[in-house]
Amino acid sequence: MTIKEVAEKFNMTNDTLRYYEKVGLIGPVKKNSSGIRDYSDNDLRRIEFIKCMRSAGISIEVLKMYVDLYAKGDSTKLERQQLLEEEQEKLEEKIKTMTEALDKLKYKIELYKTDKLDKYL
Amino acid sequence: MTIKEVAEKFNMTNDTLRYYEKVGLIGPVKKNSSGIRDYSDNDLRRIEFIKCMRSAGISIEVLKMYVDLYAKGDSTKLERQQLLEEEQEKLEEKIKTMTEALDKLKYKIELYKTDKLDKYL
DNA sequence: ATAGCATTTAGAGTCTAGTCTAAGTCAATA
DNA sequence: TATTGACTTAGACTAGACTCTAAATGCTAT
Repeated sequence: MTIKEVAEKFNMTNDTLRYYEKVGLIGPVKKNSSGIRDYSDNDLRRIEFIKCMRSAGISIEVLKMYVDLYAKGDSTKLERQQLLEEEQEKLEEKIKTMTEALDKLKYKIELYKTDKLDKYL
Repeated sequence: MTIKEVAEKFNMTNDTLRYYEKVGLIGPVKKNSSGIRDYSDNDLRRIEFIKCMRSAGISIEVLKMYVDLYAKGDSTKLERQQLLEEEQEKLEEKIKTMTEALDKLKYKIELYKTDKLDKYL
């Protein structure tokens, strides 16, 4: 699969795909005889995972750590699990924070709708 | 209330408070005779709102728009409501995305815990 | 009154995560 | 054969949101 196809499939840019490869999140992706990337199924699986985690706000730095641990083999299983568990906690915390903000936002909108707005922001 | 006290209260830095003021999200904050900021209750209310919305990822640009509309008075009520409703939608969407990522993360962690991990990332 | 710490300003610097540019290569098409 | 369009690289640039620095001034305690 070409970079363009992959970019379209995952709704991201070619640049981002090359960038992820440069920082070591994916690949190195195989290139054909004229130096053009040809993404494997495995590459696609990784990209999907990375994309999903990125959309949740997990940093490239953390993802890179995970990928590097994976590359080191089975001996890092526990470490990887712990890393994921930490990210799970952070993510749950973030979702909680955002849900609280959403509630306040909804309350404020209610004030607008019912014209009960006080004099503050 | 001094900048230091406010910063501590809301767990942010003095720099961030001055920055928010510079870009027009709050204030201008009243200064005492020697030029030192003295935050009012109203300032605090605003800071709390801004902080809450920022923690949900609402951009400074959008918050600035809201603040500016507020400053223009009652005639902008509908516009403000619409702005908030748009942000509500975006926020709900973001929470949904993050919840999906969280589910995948949990699933992956389950694989680690039960030692059913396949050969991929 | 002088040391030491907090505050002020303007403006420069930092970090993250891309995004863009320039210069070059390659395959297909007019 | 010449042009077009997609791809390549290294590296510069950008946006957003702070964060830090320097130089000046002010308050407080010794």
